[in-house]
Amino acid sequence: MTDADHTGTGDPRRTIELLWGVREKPRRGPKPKLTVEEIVTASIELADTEGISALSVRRGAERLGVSPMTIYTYIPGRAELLDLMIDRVHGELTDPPESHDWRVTMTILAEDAWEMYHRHPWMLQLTTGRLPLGPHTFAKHERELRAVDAIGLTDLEMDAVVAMVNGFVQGIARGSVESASLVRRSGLTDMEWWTASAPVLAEIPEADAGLFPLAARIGQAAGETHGAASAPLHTFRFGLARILDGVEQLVNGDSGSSGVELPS
Amino acid sequence: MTDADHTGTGDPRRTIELLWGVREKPRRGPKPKLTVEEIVTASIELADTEGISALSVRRGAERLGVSPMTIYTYIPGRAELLDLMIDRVHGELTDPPESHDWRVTMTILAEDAWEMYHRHPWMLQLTTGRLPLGPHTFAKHERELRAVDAIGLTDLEMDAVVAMVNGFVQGIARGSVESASLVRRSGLTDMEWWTASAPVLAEIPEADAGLFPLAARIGQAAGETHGAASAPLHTFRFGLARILDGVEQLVNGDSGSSGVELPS
DNA sequence: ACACAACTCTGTACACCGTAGAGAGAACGT
DNA sequence: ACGTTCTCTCTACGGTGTACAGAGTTGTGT
Repeated sequence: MTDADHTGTGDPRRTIELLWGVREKPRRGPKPKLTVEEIVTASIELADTEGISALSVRRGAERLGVSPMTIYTYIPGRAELLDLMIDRVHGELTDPPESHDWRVTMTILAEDAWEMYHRHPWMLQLTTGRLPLGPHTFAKHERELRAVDAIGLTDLEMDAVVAMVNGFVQGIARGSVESASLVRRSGLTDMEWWTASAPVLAEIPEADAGLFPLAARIGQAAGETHGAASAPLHTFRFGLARILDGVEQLVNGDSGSSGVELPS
Repeated sequence: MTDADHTGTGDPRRTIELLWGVREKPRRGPKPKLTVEEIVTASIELADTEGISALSVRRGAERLGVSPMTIYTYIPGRAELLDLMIDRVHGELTDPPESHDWRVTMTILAEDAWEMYHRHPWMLQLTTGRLPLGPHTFAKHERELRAVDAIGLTDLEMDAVVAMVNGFVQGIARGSVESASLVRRSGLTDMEWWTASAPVLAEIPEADAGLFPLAARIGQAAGETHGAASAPLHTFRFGLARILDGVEQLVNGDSGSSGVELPS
């Protein structure tokens, strides 16, 4: 039981009730010490500061001052807890200001998501696959569709554009977040790690730099400009602009040689 | 110790020597039962069939018919093993046929990577952050840069285009792979899962479908067309074509309103 | 021929994980 | 007052990566 098994496991009814905050009024027993909200809050804090792998039921319970098994009084299991965390964090995202320019709206949404993933890196490990059917997750999707509504795309194109931008943001954010986390964990910046590794590589006769001339040239250029082996924020903004350029072509109906067909 | 802590841990010299297959000729002791290659092969098979979380040192050793600690004779630890697995799999990728059209080359490379991620889903959990400094990983990077060499981009633009496409492919592939894996694990297709969940949602008064009109409409349209809640392959090909359109504009120097500036 | 160094392999141990199951204690309806 | 229902806790199981100590095997130097 590691990460990655969250939504799609467990009783859907119970999960959905938890996501939408439906209480079925228990009256009899002793007063609960905790609420589901407190558990979710504590779990998010733990995941933010120490990573998703440090978020164990035991650690969460310890932080809340109860024994591990107490958590299971409130939540069926770890999978449901992760769903609740995801939906809670999606609630941090808000509607962008009105704009007549869909590119501006899309850019703001993408930048908001980018920042959200950096506040909560563990989201990138959980938001693949089926998303929880919670209110804030629905709202996020609706908001994204609204940004490309009535700009001249078909329903299917709207769907594809939103999915494509989300996939892109997640793909690049993952690299960014992982790189930052490695710096924290290893105490070495990308640059320091590279300058520590390069001499070792140079000792290996098979690893002749002449074999990879472009990688050497471009790596050098990128390193000098960005002061790092990779510049995720730059890649993110550059790539997003390219993607929106491509979407704009589609909207304008002059999408170029988009029909590259493969032999397969 | 879960996943995600691979490269950047451990002694770089030993790791690099393993990656490049440098043997320093030990002669004295008993003949080794195993080779590093065998361990990597068995580990990849295990990760392919049962997922990266099932790939434990114990399971790998069991499959090879040795005791768990024997593995540590060949490899310093799990982190190094993961690096070796990554580089090995990168070696499955080959040079595309020569083409005068960089779009064709880029598309082939992206499709190859797409398929590779589907053969080895665990790669998506490991290839964020620092990549191993192995021969096949270098070759992959060089190949990608060659695809956009001398088409009219600056060094920095080449770097950004390659990073952007890689991030995009990984982002979409992750959703695709995770969705397929959920179908296998839960025994429910996305469609079945949704039709099981929808009635439960309908019972929650707060979850009024009228609150999310676009999501409802587009979800319906996508479902009818693709027969599924999401169509990752379609998103991948559609998105890649948009991205390449955007890059082509950049090459042609008529990149549109790429300069969206944010208040931040 | 023989001792020894170098090497492979293994058993045990530790501190973690998610959670099943049983049961103790508290608060309410009757 | 009593029984029901609920919260909370304890113990236990099978899993993880790997540190450490030691047993067994082989090639080398004398």
